[in-house]
Amino acid sequence: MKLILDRAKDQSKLCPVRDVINRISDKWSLLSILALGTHGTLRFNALKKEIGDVSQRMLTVTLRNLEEDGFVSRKIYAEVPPRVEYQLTEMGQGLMQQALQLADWANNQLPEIISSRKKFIKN
Amino acid sequence: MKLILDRAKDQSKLCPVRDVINRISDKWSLLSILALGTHGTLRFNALKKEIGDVSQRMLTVTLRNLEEDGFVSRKIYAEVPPRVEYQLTEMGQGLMQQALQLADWANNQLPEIISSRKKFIKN
DNA sequence: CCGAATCCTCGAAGATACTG
DNA sequence: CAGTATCTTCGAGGATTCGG
Repeated sequence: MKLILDRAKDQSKLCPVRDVINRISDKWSLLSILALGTHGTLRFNALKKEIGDVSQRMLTVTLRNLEEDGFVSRKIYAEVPPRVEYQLTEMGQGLMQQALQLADWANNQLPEIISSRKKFIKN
Repeated sequence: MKLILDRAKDQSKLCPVRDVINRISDKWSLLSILALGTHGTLRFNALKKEIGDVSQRMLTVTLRNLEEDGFVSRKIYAEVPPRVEYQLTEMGQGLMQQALQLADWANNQLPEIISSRKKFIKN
């Protein structure tokens, strides 16, 4: 645990926790992971449609990041028009499980969080 | 799980998962939580020193957010000079446990993530 | 000692247009 | 269909100053 604190403090060093948190905390990664986890395999535009309001550029960026870290696999079929299929890797499914655990906890705490916010008076 | 996806998609609605992720994914919240979890109780400047390179403003902002959601408690002593002590609430300790679980998983995946990054060739 | 107020920087995210 | 290339926007985070 001290390890985590130290790693996170010196941001020049490698910090797997921070890496993983960064990966799921950007705007579209978690949604992409959940969509792929639900559907198994999705083509680019199907995934885009599933998420809804993501721009083409941001979905591409998001998927490249997830692919680079090994959470998502990308298969290109040499066809015309091109077909590219995305799916979660085994590690990607593990990441989704972690996120779901966190989600479960968060949902359980929701009433207390709401309550705390109401009590809190700004200024 | 569908719930999570739907909640996250419509960003106008309440999404506890996103809330919690946002809370731990900003630059200083997790470090603050870990520092408080380690030391139990810390005064403002002690916490600042513990974290290291956080600005006064950002530590204040971070702590207010954590306090608002009920993860951190803040006790003000009517002294001169003023003394303010921070510590994790019970829910805050729960949040730290969640983060530590995620950290544990992340550390286990580290070799595979590193490996995947090396294989990935940009352009 | 513990902040609040103000101003500024910089990178994530979006809009738009183009391409193999 | 599945991207890339540019340009722009917007807000988190930082520097600095002032106050109880």
